[in-house]
Amino acid sequence: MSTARARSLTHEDPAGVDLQTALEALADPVRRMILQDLAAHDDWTRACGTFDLPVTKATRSHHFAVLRAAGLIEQRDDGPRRLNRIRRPEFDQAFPGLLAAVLDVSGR
Amino acid sequence: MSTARARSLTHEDPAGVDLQTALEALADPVRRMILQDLAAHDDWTRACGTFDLPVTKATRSHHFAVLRAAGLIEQRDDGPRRLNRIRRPEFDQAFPGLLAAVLDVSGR
DNA sequence: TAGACTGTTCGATGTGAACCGAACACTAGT
DNA sequence: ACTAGTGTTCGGTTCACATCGAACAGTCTA
Repeated sequence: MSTARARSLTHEDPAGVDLQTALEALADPVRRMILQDLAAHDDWTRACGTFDLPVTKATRSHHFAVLRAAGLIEQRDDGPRRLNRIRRPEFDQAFPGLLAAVLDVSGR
Repeated sequence: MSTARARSLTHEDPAGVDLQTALEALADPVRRMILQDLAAHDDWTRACGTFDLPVTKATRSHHFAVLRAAGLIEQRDDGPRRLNRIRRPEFDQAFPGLLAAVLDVSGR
């Protein structure tokens, strides 16, 4: 049985995401910070609030929603927190090489 | 000796372009159409006016300037025309895999 | 059940980018 | 010189998105 909170958590399958959506999601520095952070840690170890970001929590929440809609992250509720993981294998299958190209070159 | 026209044609070295600029340039469908077209033809065979794009020539000119500033294309004057080439090797060196990832997946 | 904590939603604002028509600039042929 | 063709620049409009504060919704603990 899923709670009301979990029900509002809709995920987009990376296979159904178009390139435009993917690139728009990646073309924001805050969202790339989130992805960098996720790529550097184990899955399900980072809650939304634990990221060091130069925006308020409202904006933060918005960015996580965009990443979810682009098939770039998956989220799971754990008590009051929302844990994250980067969907590397799924996204790589939909857009081979894209994530690696973007993540490897940053910080530049 | 360069003409006044050629003097206004400034090119950005891909090595000096930051990821943000590169991704913003790639995150536009019209600009990706241009790049697709360039990737499918030999260098210096396509003038700006020969692309099939859903925008006026003013907007078209703007997009070519953005691509130039992102180090994605090089332009050369040939009489009244301005010929183009995609800077694949240079851009690949600055952002390995990025161009391939973006171009290979389109049309989608 | 009261309070602390985490995250989302709402309404509003500011900024930047895409876009267009018109005017301008350069080139080449007549 | 005139004209046609190609491309840039300018001024202005429109629109999407990042951003914020405030209010709201769950969850957990005391």
